[in-house]
Amino acid sequence: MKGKELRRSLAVLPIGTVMKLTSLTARQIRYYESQGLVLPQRNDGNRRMYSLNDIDRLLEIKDYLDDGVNVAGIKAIYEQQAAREAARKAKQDRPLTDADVRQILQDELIRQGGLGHPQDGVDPHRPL
DNA sequence: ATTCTCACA
DNA sequence: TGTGAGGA
Repeated sequence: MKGKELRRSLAVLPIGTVMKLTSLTARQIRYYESQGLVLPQRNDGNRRMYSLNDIDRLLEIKDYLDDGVNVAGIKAIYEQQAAREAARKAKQDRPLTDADVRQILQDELIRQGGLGHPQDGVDPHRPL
């Protein structure tokens, strides 16, 4: 079941297509990249090429923004996610630790409920 | 026609 | 974030 992830990871979409698929302006898309929220590939002509995963990431970013989470907060969330993923592998593969579950629950709470304001970042240790 | 980078009346 | 310049 690996060909699917591979296809979703193939960067074949130019920014123009991404704009239509996400309803975001090229300005916004490039800005989010400058903030490390998405990392599209570049083709020979230095043109950005996006994968389906990038599209999902962009749509997710838009949702977070609508929920009041600022770019810094979203960046923090993805950094935690990467950190937890890394820790998961390094720790061998047990499904999820208690800390992982708490973290996931917290992220869900932040994503749905309207925590986080356009001025402060997201405090990963804010008590539930 | 498209996208890129850079800069700001 | 928008927008226009100047180049590829």
